[in-house]
Amino acid sequence: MSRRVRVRFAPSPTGPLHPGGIRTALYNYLLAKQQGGDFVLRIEDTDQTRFVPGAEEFIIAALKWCGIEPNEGVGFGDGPHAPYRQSERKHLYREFADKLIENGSAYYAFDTEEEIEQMRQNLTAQGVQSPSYNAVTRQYMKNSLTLPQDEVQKRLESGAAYVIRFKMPRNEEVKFHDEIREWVSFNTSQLADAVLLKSDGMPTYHLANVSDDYMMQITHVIRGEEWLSSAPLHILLYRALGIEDVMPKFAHLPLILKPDGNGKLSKRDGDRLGFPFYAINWKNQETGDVSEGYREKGFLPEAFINFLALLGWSPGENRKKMSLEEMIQLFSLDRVHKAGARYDFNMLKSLNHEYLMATDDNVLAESIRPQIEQMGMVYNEKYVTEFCRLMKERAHFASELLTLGYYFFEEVKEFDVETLKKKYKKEQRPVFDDLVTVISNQVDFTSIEIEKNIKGFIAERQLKIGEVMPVLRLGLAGTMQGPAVFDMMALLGKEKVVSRLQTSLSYFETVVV
RNA sequence: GCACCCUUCAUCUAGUUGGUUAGGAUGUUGCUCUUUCACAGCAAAAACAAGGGUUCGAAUCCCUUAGGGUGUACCA
Repeated sequence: MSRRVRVRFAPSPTGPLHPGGIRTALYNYLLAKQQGGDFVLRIEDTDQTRFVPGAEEFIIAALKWCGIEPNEGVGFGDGPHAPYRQSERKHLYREFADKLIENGSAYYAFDTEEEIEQMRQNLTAQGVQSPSYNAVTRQYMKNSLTLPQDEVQKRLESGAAYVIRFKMPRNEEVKFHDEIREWVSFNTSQLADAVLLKSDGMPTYHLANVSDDYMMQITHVIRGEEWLSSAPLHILLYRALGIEDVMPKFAHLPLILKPDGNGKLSKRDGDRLGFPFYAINWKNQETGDVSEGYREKGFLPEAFINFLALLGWSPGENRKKMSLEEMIQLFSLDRVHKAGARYDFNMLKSLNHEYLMATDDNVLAESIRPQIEQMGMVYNEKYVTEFCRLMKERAHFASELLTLGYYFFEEVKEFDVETLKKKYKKEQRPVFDDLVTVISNQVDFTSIEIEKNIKGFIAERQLKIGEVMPVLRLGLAGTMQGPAVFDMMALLGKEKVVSRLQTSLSYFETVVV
């Protein structure tokens, strides 16, 4: 029996997609593509109280930017198993719940929240470590297992509130195979009688998940490690439903941890350590707050995805920089790490830098166009393309291009006075005035010609390169960092170079003795 | 607390049948190149959590301890 590989990414729209979610989606995608299968996007919105406006749209947009496109599901054209939003599939789950009731694997429970809380408190008082609704405690609660049949019937008919719970076996070993962790086993004595169908008629994650994976013919469930503990319940559900033969394979991914300290990565870490957390801008519709995304910061999706892929997976052979296509070829679940991985922003920056270097200058130029126009500058394609060529090897991400090389677009805002004092003396002013004149007389204003011209001047006046170039650089850029001075001049153009040097030289008078 | 999962340089990791000077990358440092920064190239420091076994031989197999993570909801 070999079924067509079908995987799914099933986020709940309770907030914007975080890096861990994207990585989960990516691994699902990689496996599906490699096996020539399907990748489904299913929205798990069974908890209506946690709905966050814009979250679903965000998930779809983020996946699109990353290039991880499901071929079936919400936002991607639906498909043979529509709808893909669980809230719209509500009626389908009832059947599964009923079947479990019928064969004795589940039961109705009528307890109120207060009664359950009371039970927990009593048990805690008796010294029970983890009080829960389980094989033992259910005997003392109000449910179809303890109440007389006609009483149960009466309650159901009267429309009284109830939930359907799974009848967890008292003491049974549940052993299952995980594609990443090998064999894992739990004893059901540790497990609770989980609610399957809530009192509002909606299924919980557990029921919806198992039912949908079955109906959608999912073959591999690749999800975060936080689900490992509920995996035995899911296994038992497949068994109770009599569909164990088509149960998907499970793979529980390691978590993504904080760059420092303990615990899993959260948005706060990004805020605290100064890196974006979301793939693209996220606007909280309630507060109006916007968190800057990797896209807006000038990261390339290829680098972001490459980085995420390597957080927990390695293709071996010392491979690092890989295209999506290459990752599809190389991916395998058994090369996924078991342990959690710390989020390493440096690594991302470094990778992005590599991708930046490999990006065509005109493509790069186009990508920073919005920021240039935002600065109130007229976008000149040739100029910006050349600017990118000169700056990209010094930047980690696209938005850094502008912050590092702003002086190509506006006047110098800040001078490195410390260095200036070391490199320039007032009495050199006439020499530099002459040099500006020489520059202004130059005809062919290319980098090579400028170099010839200036070096000629230096030789003629018997100067040293080191006493001229740094001053020119400071005059032009205000900083000692940046592209070769001749390249800078060629790009800025003669007019700008001359006028800027004149203003800078005058300014130097005021800070240098 | 209990259950489950995990543990190789600071970080991401290679090491999948026991024999390697434990490899690569990021970051750090140094050198070369250079008018600066960077790029590039070269080099260096840097790890098998601890303790016991098994074995001629253990990062690799077993046990214990420690540490970390997750779960323990009518949330996913």
